[in-house]
Amino acid sequence: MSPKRVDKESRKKEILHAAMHEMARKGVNVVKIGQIAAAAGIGKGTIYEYFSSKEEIFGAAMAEFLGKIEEIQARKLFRAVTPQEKIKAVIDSWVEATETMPHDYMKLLIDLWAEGVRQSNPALKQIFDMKKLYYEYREIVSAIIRDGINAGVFRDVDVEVMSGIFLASVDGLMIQWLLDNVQDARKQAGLEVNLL
Amino acid sequence: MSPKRVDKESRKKEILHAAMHEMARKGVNVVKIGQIAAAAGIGKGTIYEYFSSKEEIFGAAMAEFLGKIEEIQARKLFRAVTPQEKIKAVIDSWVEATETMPHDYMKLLIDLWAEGVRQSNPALKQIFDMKKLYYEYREIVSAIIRDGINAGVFRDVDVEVMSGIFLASVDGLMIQWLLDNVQDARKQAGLEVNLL
Amino acid sequence: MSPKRVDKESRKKEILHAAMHEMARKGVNVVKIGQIAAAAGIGKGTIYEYFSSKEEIFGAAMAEFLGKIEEIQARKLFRAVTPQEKIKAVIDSWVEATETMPHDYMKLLIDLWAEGVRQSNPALKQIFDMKKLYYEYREIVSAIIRDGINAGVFRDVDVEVMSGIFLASVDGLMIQWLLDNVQDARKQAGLEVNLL
Amino acid sequence: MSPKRVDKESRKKEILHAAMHEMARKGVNVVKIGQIAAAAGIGKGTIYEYFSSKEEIFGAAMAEFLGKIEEIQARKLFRAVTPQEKIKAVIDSWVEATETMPHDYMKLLIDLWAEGVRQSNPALKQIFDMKKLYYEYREIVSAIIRDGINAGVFRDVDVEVMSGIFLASVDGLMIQWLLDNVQDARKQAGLEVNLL
DNA sequence: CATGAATGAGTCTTCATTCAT
DNA sequence: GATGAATGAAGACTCATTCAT
Repeated sequence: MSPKRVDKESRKKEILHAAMHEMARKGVNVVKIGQIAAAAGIGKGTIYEYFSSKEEIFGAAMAEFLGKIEEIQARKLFRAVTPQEKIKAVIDSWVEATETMPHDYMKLLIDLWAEGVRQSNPALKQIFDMKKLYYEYREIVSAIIRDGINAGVFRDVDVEVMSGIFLASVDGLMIQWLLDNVQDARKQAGLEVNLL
Repeated sequence: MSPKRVDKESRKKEILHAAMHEMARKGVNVVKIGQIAAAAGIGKGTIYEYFSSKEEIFGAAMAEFLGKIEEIQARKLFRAVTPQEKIKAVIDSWVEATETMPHDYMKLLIDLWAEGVRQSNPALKQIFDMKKLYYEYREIVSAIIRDGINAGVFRDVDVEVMSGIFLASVDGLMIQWLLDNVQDARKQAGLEVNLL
Repeated sequence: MSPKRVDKESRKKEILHAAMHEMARKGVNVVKIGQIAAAAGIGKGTIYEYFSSKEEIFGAAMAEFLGKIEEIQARKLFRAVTPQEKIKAVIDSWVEATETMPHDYMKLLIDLWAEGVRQSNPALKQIFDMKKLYYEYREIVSAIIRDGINAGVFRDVDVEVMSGIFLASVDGLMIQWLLDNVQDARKQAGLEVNLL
Repeated sequence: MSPKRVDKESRKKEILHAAMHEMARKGVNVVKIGQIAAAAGIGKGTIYEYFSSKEEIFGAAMAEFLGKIEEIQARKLFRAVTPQEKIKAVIDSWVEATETMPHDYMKLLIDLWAEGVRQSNPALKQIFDMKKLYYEYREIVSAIIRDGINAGVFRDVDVEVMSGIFLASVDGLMIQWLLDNVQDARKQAGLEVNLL
């Protein structure tokens, strides 16, 4: 009656995490299905019981990664009240991401950018549009900054441009952190708030 | 005096530029040797008269790209005198890079970061070390900021951290620009200086 | 008396018929075990409780198919007395086969011929030898024709050759009928008798 | 200046013939690309310099086979004048095909029928439609028979049905010949004409 | 020098078969 | 008995690299 062993859904997650780990380490375009299978401790063919193609795994991995980031983001922002707290929340989300997520996962950011810039994977375009994602992200930050300026707690700068720069510095620090993770993320985060 | 038509060296440069163009457009691990040859208007086999492997082309392309950036950088910095002018020069170098270099070339930044983060190419490690490169870059900027603070023209911030953030914002803006090149680079550059 | 629900033997037949249906539709070397299982309404693994391999299923399916044809043949011939009736019986057997057997089943003829011509399946060679089968079949028809000629009801032709041609026309009409089943089998069957 | 060795077109033909040979021997659905390459005396990858997929090879092989048959047919029919000669020409075409074509090639008939009956290969449907092919073929024979009847040299039979039977016997004899090539094709051919 | 035809190692993917439940 | 999750051998196809011309 119960010829199964593991729950299909949890096994799929296991594979996905193994995939994310390997993709992050080697790069999305470099990782081999066999490596993902090995990392997941299963046979090569088993992968295809859960995903129909390498491309699908990539899409799922990226979606999962983005989801995790957004989840942290949402949680942090939920608790924030003042503009300063909200800006701090945005930064802290990334600090938490680097600190709580398996370290390698953050390297997926690089592939996310690569995908966004080249859009080589038509299937991924369906799932998420980096350009749009960044646009929305800037909108969120712009709103916070605008509130801050109106409340007189932030300097009176060009909101649109400033939100871009603010997010840019976050991304850029991620690059530096990925290249050399000795950077003191918390310290920089603290200073970043002062930009405003 | 002129042995054939083009000399070895200039032909090599032609191939290199074709390679940079194709690598930038498709991505380093996606581009095929045949595509580079086609873009260079030569036969596939001819590539191997000038480069010994795909890996070597990548290394050469990255070196050439970095060289171009550094060349612009050096030229701009050479003319700058005051700390403000120097900081402006750093930013302007990137603005000029995006404006004068064949647009696609800038996408190589993504592969440069990917290579730095994953160091999958052992040969590239010999040629340049992204971690070290960023370290040196931060040193340069740190020195400028330090001068500016001592001269009383910049705010008194943690120099090490600030230089990181400054460079981060430059990189991050490049990402946004690559994703959606409607960003007004000059305008943002102007604001960025005010961070200090 | 009834151990479970269906006894082993009838379940095996069910699987066999599902296999014949799928093999006929898709072709013996194209059909997948999973498709047979699905068509039989059972699990993939269950197939192996009744057959030891795909090859064995093929053999059993072919044997079953041939058996059905021969059964019709035998029944028809049993009732026939005169040479004309007997020749008619041979033809009518095929007409009945096309009309009473699940239509797709007749497509197995193609695979039967393919198997006979190529003998790619060593196991099938044991079960039946197409070459020998046709030889025996021609013998039967030859005997009928010979009787007919002796009885003065058939034209005086080369018996061996004529039986080959007679059976050939039956097979050939099956091909046409399989390609485009609008052929009026009964009508042609009537004419065919006149060949003799 | 001339970096090639063999003429592209003739090499393609070589591969095609090797493919036809192997496909005929093992069956279209069974033959492996590696076997075709081995039979052609070239590397596996080379196949793909001339054909873009296995499917394409199949299509080309079938087209080539059909072309050869039709060529013989056309040549024979061209010389025939009277209805008797024409009918003889149709039969002789097949006799010549079995005698002059590499023996195995004729086995492709089986796959042609299989393809026609199942139409599993959508690409092949574009190239040739067996149903239509047979329809046209019957039309040709019907016209000959009709002429023969009008000329009083053939028996007055149902033309449509008779042409079907006539072609059927040709196909059927091919099957017998493929199963056991000791059949005396010429002898049977002679008798077949007498059917009319 | 330049070439592109030839190649096979390496990849993704399929699927018959096994076996733990 | 029945099942379907797991598997790896096998196959189509790609592509960096070689080399005869």
